[in-house]
Amino acid sequence: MAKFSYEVTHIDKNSGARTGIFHTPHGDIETPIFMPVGTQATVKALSPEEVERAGSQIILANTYHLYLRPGEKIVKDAGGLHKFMGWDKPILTDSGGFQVFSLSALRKISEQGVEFQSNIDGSRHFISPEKAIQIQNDLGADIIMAFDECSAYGIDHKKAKESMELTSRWLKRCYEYHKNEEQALFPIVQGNFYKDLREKSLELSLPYVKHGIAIGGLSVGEPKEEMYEMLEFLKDKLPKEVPHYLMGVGSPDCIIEAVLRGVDMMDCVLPTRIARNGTAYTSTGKVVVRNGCYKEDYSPLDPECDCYACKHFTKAYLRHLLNVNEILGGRMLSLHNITYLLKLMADIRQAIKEDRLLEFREEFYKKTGYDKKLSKITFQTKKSD
RNA sequence: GUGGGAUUGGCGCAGUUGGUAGCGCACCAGUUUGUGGCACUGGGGGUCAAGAGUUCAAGCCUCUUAUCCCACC
Repeated sequence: MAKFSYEVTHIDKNSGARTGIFHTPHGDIETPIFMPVGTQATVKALSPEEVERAGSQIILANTYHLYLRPGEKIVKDAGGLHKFMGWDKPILTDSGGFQVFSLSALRKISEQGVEFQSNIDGSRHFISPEKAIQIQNDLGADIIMAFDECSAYGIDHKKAKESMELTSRWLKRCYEYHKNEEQALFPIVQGNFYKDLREKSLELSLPYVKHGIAIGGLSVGEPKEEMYEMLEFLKDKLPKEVPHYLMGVGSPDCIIEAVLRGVDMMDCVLPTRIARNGTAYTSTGKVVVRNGCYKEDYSPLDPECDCYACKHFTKAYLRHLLNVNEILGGRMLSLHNITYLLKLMADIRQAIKEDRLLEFREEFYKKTGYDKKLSKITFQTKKSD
């Protein structure tokens, strides 16, 4: 009567990539899967119905943000996150560990936990591993994350080791505090860009792996090749009986490369963020819809897409909406982008089932024109003003 | 007709005691990776209403013309 279980349904004979089904209390998730991000208990600009119709099987929400507003008690009293936001498929909450990283100017880290200053009003807060789990217990997502420290790209081995070890000690505390069987706690492998540390982090995490494991600390500003290399390194070391979640990735090309390297789950703000700023992913590559060349382009954004925006609107109209800053523009591009990515994931799963993911990748690069190599992942931590 | 004010990139405007032009918006392009962002970065485009003069040098001074605005007759 396990609440969670993972079954591998197929392994691509040529690439080794796998498909699977992750059973959760709120339904099954077919992997590999992309998870749209809904930080504040909403995938920005979209209704749950739209998110579901786009093909989402699971979405993310964020502990740090919901703790600050409206507060986990409100969410709990509302009946939990699923009821609160009107989404009854699986939800994953990030622990707030990443905010420790990205809000670096406003924090103080100690063995006990992290002292933050709220980015909203400057008030001080303390989040320990126990507190992070308590908040996530109250929020009530299906999958919850260990409270970790995500270290920055470029730090030295000594610092990376200390950080990794702290994350590991925090993991133990998270694990011991967490009691709710309805929620799967995923440990997070850290270790920066040092293979020995990654291996050690994985080894220290294994005792706490029940339903899944995550890879954190990647996609933080390194060249893509470095991320791929680390995934490659970890691929056969990760426990095969649970899903592997790569945190914070990514763009369509990164997603394919990650799946080829053993990743089953991913999330990223990219599709919804760039949508709000006027960029779309399409079957022929990235399109900055705001650009002047679409002014009189009365064709759909992506003829291969069957989302509402592509069925009803032209590029000229979408460009107009974006240029005059109409809400519908960002909404439609958000809808399109997650539809595109979720369709991409479905295609990837299909390709794996037919043992042709490697060919699929080649076709993908040919059609979209993405650079296979060398592009750098951008990430900048915010400064407090 | 008289008096006053104005005329600087597409639009709206700055331009100090004269030394070869800036800003906002618009336009153009790029960026965005466990969301402090509907944000950020960069770019093109004026010879300053027209003409003449003073000066080593004029958008800034003088004169003429044109157009517009406001008063007054």
